[in-house]
Amino acid sequence: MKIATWNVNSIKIRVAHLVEWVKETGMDVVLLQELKSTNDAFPREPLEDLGYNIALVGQKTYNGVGILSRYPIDVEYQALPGSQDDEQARYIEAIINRVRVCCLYLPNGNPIDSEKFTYKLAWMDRLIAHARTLFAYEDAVVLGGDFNVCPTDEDVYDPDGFAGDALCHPDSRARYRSLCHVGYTDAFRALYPQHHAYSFWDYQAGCWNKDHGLRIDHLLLSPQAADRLTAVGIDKGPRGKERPSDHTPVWCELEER
DNA sequence: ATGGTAGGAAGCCTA
Repeated sequence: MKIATWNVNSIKIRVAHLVEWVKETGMDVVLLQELKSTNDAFPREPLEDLGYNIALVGQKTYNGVGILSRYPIDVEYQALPGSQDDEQARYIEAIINRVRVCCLYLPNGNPIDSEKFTYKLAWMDRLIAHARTLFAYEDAVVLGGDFNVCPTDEDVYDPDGFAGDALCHPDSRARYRSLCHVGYTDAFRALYPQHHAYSFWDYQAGCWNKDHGLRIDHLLLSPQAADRLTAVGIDKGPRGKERPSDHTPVWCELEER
């Protein structure tokens, strides 16, 4: 079972890239972030024609998450539990082929002296709490998405320059570690412990050409999922295309059980 | 070199 996460930065602009990529890779499940689309405006047909089921939590202009799956999708949550009044479309969770798949778009949090950063940290606290609840079920769980956190200095091209950024801030990293310490495994790091690799390159200042990137898109696995991990990758192909997203897909493969 | 680019919406905000 091949599962990917990809922040597409507008599904309307990127649908052709997405169609091409899933054809090329035969991905079974794709977690999507930054759709920037309402559910009604989502271009379903080209993906349904390829045999994908689609579950969406869309929103106009900003955010928006969704799941594509060759298997049936049983939606469990359409918002991250723990807040009554979170208006931002950043979370969808479903059971797919007996795996609990959680698609998240964690708040960016910049600038750090604003309410955006406190919102990010509070959102991470809710995520940790929910991840603990899920952990206790002892199911295969995949927490995947745009975490907007570089876990360590190995995951950013300029650690000193980003030291005060919300993506590398000690408070963001501490919460990311707490999430892992619940018992989740970073799929990429599990198989590539020493590897510099990025999943995001800013559009500005020629970052892509200079390989000035950050690794902020992650797949975190519960023990029951991690035990089935056979392969993981960051596919830089889509980032090099014409009019790309600023993120590229991260994927993993779980052995069928 | 304190900018730069991209997307969506409306004449700025988010990333």
